[in-house]
Amino acid sequence: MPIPRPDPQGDRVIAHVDMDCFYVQVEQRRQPKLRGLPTAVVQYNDWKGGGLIAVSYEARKFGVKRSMRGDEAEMVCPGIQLVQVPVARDKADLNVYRSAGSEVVSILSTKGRCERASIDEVYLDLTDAAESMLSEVPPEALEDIDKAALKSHVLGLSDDEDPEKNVRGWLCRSDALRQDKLLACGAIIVAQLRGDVLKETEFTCSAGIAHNKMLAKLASGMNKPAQQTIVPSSAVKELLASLPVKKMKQLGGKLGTSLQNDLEVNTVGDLLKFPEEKLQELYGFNTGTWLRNVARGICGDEVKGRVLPKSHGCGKTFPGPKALKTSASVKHWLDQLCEELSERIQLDLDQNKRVAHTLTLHARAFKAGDVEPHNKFPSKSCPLRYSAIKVQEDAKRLFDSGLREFLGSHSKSWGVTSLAVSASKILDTPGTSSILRFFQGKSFSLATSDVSYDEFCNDGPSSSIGCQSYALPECEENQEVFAHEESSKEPDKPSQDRINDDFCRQNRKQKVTGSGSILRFFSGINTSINQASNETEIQAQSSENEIHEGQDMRNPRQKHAIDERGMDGRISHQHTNGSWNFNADEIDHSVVDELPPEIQQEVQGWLRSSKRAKTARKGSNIFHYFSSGENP
DNA sequence: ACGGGTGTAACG
DNA sequence: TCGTTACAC
Repeated sequence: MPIPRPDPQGDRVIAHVDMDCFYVQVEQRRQPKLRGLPTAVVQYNDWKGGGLIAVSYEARKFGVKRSMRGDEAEMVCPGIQLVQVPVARDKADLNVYRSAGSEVVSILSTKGRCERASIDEVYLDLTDAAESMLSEVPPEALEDIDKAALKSHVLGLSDDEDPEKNVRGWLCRSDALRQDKLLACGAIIVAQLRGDVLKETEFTCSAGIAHNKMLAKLASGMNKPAQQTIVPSSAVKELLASLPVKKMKQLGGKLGTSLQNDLEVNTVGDLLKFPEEKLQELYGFNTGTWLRNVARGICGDEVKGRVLPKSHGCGKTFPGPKALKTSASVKHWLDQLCEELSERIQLDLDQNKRVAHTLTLHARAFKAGDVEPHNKFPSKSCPLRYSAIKVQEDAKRLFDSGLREFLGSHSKSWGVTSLAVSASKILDTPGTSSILRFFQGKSFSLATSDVSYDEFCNDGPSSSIGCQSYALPECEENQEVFAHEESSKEPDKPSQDRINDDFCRQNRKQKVTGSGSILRFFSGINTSINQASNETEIQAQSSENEIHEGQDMRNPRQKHAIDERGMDGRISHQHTNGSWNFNADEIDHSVVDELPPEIQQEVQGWLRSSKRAKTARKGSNIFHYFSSGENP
């Protein structure tokens, strides 16, 4: 039963969680002897000791900074531990950090809508969870509060000799504003999540808890490492009054510099002096409105329920003398990059059943005698064909086409200083229930079962999830490949061909021969989907999504313009979250270990809770697994 | 000719 | 839609 909320938008509870020097923590977990030592992660140590990309807090005390060279770091911090980024295909390989990031997301996505903002940061919308807590077990009624929550920093709260007692007082105030009580609940939830992350991954993180993304992000960086900061509304004005504009997200670059140099706006508070119209005049309507809101701590950006990246890319630079000057060397490196990219999109397909539709090539280059080159190497894209060799061929063609355009009619010699390929327009493959997506992501070699694809899709209890046929819309070549593959049945094909099989499976009637116990787990859930979550709820969710799609066509700044001003802050629809509920009795606990890692931890946390009704909230991985059949 | 490799988003 | 530009970590 959804809890009615008078003003969902104004009272949202948003958290930003930021891993502390993440790459360093990943390396310290791999090599525990590095814990507590001044450490930095470095790539390419052949030139001046390599470039630092992450620095531990111990090393920061010595003045070691990102963007220093390894040599430089050793100067200011003798004995610093420099760990190299793994290398594959002669380029940096960030996979271990990506998967460590996924571990974290799978834990952080359990309590509300979760947006992966980068490899080591997420935003959470904890509004629903905080409201539930407030109505069921408000902090003021709580006997003992999580020690970690008591260590929160509360902006605007007067200092005290006993900070924990002080914070406890704030968290538990019975006469507090409802807004503040919600933040207090949010902070308790976040403290617990951070504890879960530490326990399950050994990583520490910091967090900000506020009423919007902007303030949450600002706060997460205020007390690091391994701490959290709460921003009550009452503290916003004072906070922003003295905050240098450059500290605000999006104002760290040219716009921030222009505010300083052209308007003498040095703090966010200084922005208040400028009428909205003036800012719109100077920076355009949308940016002007956005700035006006920033000055007031207003930010209506939603936390998007997205835990997976929207694109995959890989690239490499070839600085100075390393510039590539022959077609053959370009081909060599493009081949390396395309191989890595192919692996990653293949993994995305296997694990997440998502297909990338666009391949893009980026490059930077110079022409032999050019002093101040005034044309840039154009980026080019084309439909992405799923096989490593084709990606390589296509990337090369894109490069050649770009190069011709870059050179024009002149045939000077040239050099390429960077190459990158990326895969974007990634869509969920529809046409299969999430349960099947799970089975497709696993090997089918365990004990057989006589449950067929048909039964799962159409005849089984979950028929409302349904299945549709699927074909790539714009890439005919792929369909030919699939048609061809459909007739071939060799068991052990090279990996680049496996993807085609996957596509074929989705179009055929697939016999599922999964493990009996896993099947039992899902059968239980399957049954309870129908029992505990009714179809109208799912439908409501689905039509709500359509509204969202429409809105997402507008850019965020336009959204600010309309949401914050035109509608006077009354934005209500987006927080009526859909969720699926499961009865704890119907879940087979004994097979949790066999679940895919992305949802395993989430399910474990879920089973640990004492509630009988388990809820998979929109944005959580479990929800994702069980709802993606209705995605576009 | 070095902060490299990735990622998101606005804008024309 | 595509390609460029900006910004962030």
